[in-house]
Amino acid sequence: MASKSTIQTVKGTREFYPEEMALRNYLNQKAASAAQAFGYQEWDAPFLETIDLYAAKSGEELVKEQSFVFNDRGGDPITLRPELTPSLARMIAARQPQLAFPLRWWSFGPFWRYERPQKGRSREFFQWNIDMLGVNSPEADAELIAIAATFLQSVGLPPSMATIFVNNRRLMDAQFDALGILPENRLEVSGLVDRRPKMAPEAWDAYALEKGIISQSQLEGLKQVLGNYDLWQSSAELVRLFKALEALGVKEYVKFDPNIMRGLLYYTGTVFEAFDLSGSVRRAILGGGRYDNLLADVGGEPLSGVGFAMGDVVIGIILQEKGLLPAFVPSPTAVLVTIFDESLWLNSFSLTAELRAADVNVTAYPEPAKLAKQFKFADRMGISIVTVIGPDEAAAGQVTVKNLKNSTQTTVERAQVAKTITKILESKG
RNA sequence: GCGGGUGUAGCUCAAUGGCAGAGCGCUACACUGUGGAUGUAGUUGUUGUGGGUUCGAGCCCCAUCACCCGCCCCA
Repeated sequence: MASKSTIQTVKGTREFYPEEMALRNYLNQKAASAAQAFGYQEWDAPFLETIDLYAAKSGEELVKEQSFVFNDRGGDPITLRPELTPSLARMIAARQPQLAFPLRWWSFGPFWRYERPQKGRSREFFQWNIDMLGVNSPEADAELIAIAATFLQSVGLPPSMATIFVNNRRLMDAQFDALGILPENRLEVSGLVDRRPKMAPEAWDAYALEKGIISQSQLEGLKQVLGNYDLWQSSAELVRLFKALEALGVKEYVKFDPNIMRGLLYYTGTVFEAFDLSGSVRRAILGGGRYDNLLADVGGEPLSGVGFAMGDVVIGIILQEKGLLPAFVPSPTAVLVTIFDESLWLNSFSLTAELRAADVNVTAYPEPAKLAKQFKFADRMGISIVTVIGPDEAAAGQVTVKNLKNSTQTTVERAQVAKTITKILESKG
């Protein structure tokens, strides 16, 4: 029982007990595998940055409302990074001439945002970022979408459970123009579209007209556009994108959806978001798109890119709800060496050294105890092989090896223990 | 920042304003050289915190903190 003065965790942070840590590492590893399958390099940036870095490019809300900012001991303001893209821009600009483009980079690390914690959102989270820079084509966009699909597949989410919805900013801008919506109102109209799924149809109509940026007839036209799932056929970019997705073998995962807008300002072409189709979490699993002028504010040459980000929270909830979490095995070793009693303690310890020298990872029970207790510990830790050196084995220079999986045991010469164990481990397939 | 909900044993949850409980877990034993099954016994609390009402508060009132759900924003 913890004392009454237990110090609480910081709001919106999570503690990672071994079980949660295993999930975090699992997501990290699956992200790494998907990225590496496409030839992306791993990189990272500082977790601490100056607020100035974000002031230029990130949205006002992100900087002013949602960043953790504090003064260091010298009085300078420091920000816990709320996103990675500005750091990416700076690092690329600094070495633009000597980097080998196209650049394919990925990263998995912690980020902080000061917002209200709720389902799918915490203040401290881990995010997978992956970008291709220096290429501006629908085929490049398709590659990033294919990476996202590869990841979804690898964690057990088939197209029947998760879909990547795609749209194109330029296509929508053209549609807005055709409806006579003023360019300066595009952003607000996009906001309307973003909000539509969360409101009742009539309420949304009223809300849209209330804003005064759209007429009744424009609203009708907009609804036509948003309901037209064949609209992509009139976009040369999207036609090429879908052909490329087919060639990359991930077509099943992707659907055109004119309702996908994405709030971030810097997207200029293809945009996409992946959702769990059961809808228990109404947030995107991942989201991204194409952006231009990444380096405009940090003094680099013009550079176009495409990328996406995935937080660990939403995907973690979805995998857990669907029973897709990998089985948690508490112990990293498959072997427990028991300590029979005080007199045989070091005898067992020397066995652990012999096994490790033979490349078998082993856990030793740390002190003598009843064998029942030690076996129970092995069971709880998911350890499948237990060795015993009691007085009989010690006298005969032997070791008993028990396989808890099938409850069989054999007693072998000490020199044969490693081989016996290796054989059991291999036979598990 | 705004709105709603919930806080009781390690966990999941009960308890008309009247003795704070169950299941799971944990420990021991049955089985003094063997886990996962079973049985028996044992173990667990400042009912989030601080005030108030009352003869009496887990329950009612106020405040506060934490968490959850939604809005905003977004991974």
